[in-house]
Amino acid sequence: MALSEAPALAVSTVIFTLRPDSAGNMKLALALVRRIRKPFDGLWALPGGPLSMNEDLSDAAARNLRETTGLQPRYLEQLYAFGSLDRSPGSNTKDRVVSIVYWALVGSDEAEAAIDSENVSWFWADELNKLAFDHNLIVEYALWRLRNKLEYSRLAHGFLGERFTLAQLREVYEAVLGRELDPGNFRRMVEANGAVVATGERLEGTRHRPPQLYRYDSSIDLTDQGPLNPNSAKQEKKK
Amino acid sequence: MALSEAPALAVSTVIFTLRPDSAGNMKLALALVRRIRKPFDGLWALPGGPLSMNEDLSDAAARNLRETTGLQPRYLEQLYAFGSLDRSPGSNTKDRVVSIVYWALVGSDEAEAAIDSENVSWFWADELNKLAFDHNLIVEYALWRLRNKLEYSRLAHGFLGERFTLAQLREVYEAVLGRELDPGNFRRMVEANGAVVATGERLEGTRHRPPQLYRYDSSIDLTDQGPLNPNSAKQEKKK
DNA sequence: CTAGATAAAGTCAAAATGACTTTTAGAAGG
DNA sequence: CCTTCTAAAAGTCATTTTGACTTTATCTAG
Repeated sequence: MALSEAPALAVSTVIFTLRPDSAGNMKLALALVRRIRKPFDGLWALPGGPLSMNEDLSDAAARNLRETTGLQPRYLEQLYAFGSLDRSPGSNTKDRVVSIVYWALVGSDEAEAAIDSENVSWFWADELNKLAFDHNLIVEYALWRLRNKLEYSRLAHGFLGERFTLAQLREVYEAVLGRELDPGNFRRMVEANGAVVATGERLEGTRHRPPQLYRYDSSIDLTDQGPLNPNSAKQEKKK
Repeated sequence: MALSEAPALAVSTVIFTLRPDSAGNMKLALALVRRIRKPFDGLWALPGGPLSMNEDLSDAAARNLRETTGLQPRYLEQLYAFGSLDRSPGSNTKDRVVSIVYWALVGSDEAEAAIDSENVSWFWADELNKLAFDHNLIVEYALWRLRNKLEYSRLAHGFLGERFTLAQLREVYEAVLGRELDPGNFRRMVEANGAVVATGERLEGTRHRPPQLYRYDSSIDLTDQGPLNPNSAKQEKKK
């Protein structure tokens, strides 16, 4: 059938986390690797590589993630397949690569421990320079999806630990959306949504009234991908 | 580099249209082709084929559409890349195919004229039997996306002609969503949205008060794909 | 001129949203 | 033990949005 006369297939991953900036505020960051080869040598790029013959697409993305940061994804979703003819300008048509891109969330607590070397580093999502290939566009789209999905799913969990306060949850929303939210209205929204439940425990040791600790209701999906959900057996509409 | 030791790449397309059923009500339909080869021989499947070396992904999808129905898409969007190892059960790993699937809308006026032969036919979207490969899942996901997108974009335009009445527009929504909508509230919603403008003309020849003809405001995007929009130069938030 | 039909406009209560205010429960320090 | 600081948690209120429904307008057909 198709011999070598077919575009190559690669899988790349946009890896998001939240990290505190110098002022201590959580900001959205993503992991990039420095290219050490011909096209765009020296520029930063999304982690990725060719798809193995017997490897699922999402497994390949998780492998990207593990090999780049040493971490497991808290959330992993396919973003888009990029396959324009001019993705690698100046290159021969024979070198054409179609990239299936995933995006992932890793916990902000774990992210610090992850490798941060000469050639692998975290970058603030809103302060990126020119990246290799069409990776600026890819990141832009991943950011757009992240911000959109956050609003109608329990995606924020991907950045948090098992238990968290509403203030921490709100901080995630504020960092991703890039704007402040009213604490009272945020509480009302979260409680009405029902995806989060109080544990009865409190976070002690603050210099103010100790906040309630919450956790996500595990019976509710992390995000709604419709029929593609891993546990798509029972499909539930939100009342 | 990667020799023949790589999964093959194919592009398939879920082609939607609206057609009147025997009672004259518009219902959602999709185009399928009958397989005439070994895996799943005789079953119906989504139109598709291998990706050419110098063909854009969306061009390949549009070619699927043209070769299958003879039509141009009114709307075309990438759906998902399907690449599980078990997509073609019983087959050798060497035969692995990763399918990048698009979904398209074609006008209901044109759809009737399109070919409808022994091996190419329209099927009601809600009455499908077992399809080849994982195509049932793909169609389910495409339906889910269509229904979701309809609610916050001017997608319905893909089924309609240049000018249309609000009743026709509402009929599209009702057919896709599968439920009736209140005419008054629908009018209010559409007018508030602002994507549709009155032409000043009326549709005459009805046996009742002649309805206003509307058209889509062409300065507003057909749908919001964020940074991936074809005309992503100017990004506008809805007020 | 009347009947039939749908367009188009209007009404109204309930629910959701955004901007605020008030009260509560701890820590820290005199 | 009393005051202060701080954020949690609860409450208020006007505006906007939504869903269900009613009324009026305007055409064709007979």
